[in-house]
Amino acid sequence: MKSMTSTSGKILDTAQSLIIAGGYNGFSYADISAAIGIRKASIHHHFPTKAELVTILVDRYRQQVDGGLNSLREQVSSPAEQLQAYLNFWQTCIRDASLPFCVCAMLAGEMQMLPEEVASRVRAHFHSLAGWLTSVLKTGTEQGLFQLDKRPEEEAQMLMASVHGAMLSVRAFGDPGLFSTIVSPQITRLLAPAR
Amino acid sequence: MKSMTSTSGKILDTAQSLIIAGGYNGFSYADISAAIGIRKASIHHHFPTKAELVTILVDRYRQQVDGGLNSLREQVSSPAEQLQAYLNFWQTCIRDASLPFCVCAMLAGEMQMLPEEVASRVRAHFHSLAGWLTSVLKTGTEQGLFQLDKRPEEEAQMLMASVHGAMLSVRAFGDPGLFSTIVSPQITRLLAPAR
DNA sequence: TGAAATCTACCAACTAGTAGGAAGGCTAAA
DNA sequence: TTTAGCCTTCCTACTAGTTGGTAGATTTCA
Repeated sequence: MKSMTSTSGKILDTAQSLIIAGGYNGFSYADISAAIGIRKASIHHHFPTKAELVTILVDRYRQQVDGGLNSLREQVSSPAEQLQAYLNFWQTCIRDASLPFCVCAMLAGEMQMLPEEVASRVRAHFHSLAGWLTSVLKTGTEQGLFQLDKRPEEEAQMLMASVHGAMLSVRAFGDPGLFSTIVSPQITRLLAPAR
Repeated sequence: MKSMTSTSGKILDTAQSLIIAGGYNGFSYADISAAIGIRKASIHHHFPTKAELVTILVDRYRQQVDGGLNSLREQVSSPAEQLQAYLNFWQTCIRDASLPFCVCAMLAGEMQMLPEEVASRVRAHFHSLAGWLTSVLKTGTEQGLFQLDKRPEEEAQMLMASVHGAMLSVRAFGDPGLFSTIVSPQITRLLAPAR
């Protein structure tokens, strides 16, 4: 995920891992400054205010996620495998600690204290992720791959909550293996309707 | 949940709702001071340091939760109803916004930056909640009420993640109704094994 | 009377943010 | 080809406000 070599890219990368660790109020310009060896004022040159910095950061994150999900739909034909690939992505990120938590899930917890410009983007991420999952579930059901108990929209919400809750449990217990323990049965359930 | 009239009780109540809104770094002594009309120094008289305040707050919360869960096991005979009552409790708290998020789930997100004394207690809460759910599921299975796909320990983790993820989704979408949309099917699934 | 609770008045460190200057690189005219 | 101007980046140095926390005096009340 971290590939930017430009200063603004490094600032965003650093801010992102700080947000993932402690949320919006869990980092300061001084933290970023210390992490990448640049003065605070230089960060303000690139991102005048904190709200602006996080807004752009969330925009970039959403773009990466949306891009990833869309190319997943293009490159993987089976909806079942698309879903599995999405979960494998997170499992890898959590296991190698490269992105141990969803940026927007982290920020969603602080929703009430977020600047409106950030909050609306977090909301948008939840909507588009729910949309992607819904459409994968729909297509998979049409193809006879899935058999759902509830409407695809609701099953998507259940799946999404499971993923976010699993991330939280991984943190609380300090056990990355918990992620698949929690999430895998949720797909199995969709795939094997008759037991 | 808020019943304390003593100053230290009011401090804890206020700190708790501030933590629920913005986590450990999302509140200050000044915030509490302003909320209950007392000077900052007076709060320090009751709780010398922030870490100590939150430690005691989490201890109190855990005591309330453990007490609630235990009395639920005593007063409600059927494990299925115990489980339902636990979920109803959260549904009510979320709907009337009296306790719209689990204190420990909130803090778990910031695990890495928490004072060790707080982090260990958050971890303990997750362990005891998982334990309670596990034992309810076990008893229910022995009584033929539940039919589990996985081991009770794993089903408990799945359920817990679902609850926490649902809380997050409620926040992100600003829709309290989502909680039961996400969580209810999880119990239905345990209750009605043959479909 | 004496302890607990609250107060005023501090403190050093940190917060986001600003002003203004120096250094480098790009372009365009001489 | 030089040079002037400009733009971007980064810097030092600063601000006002906030942070968690302390010292010590005053009030409240059993």
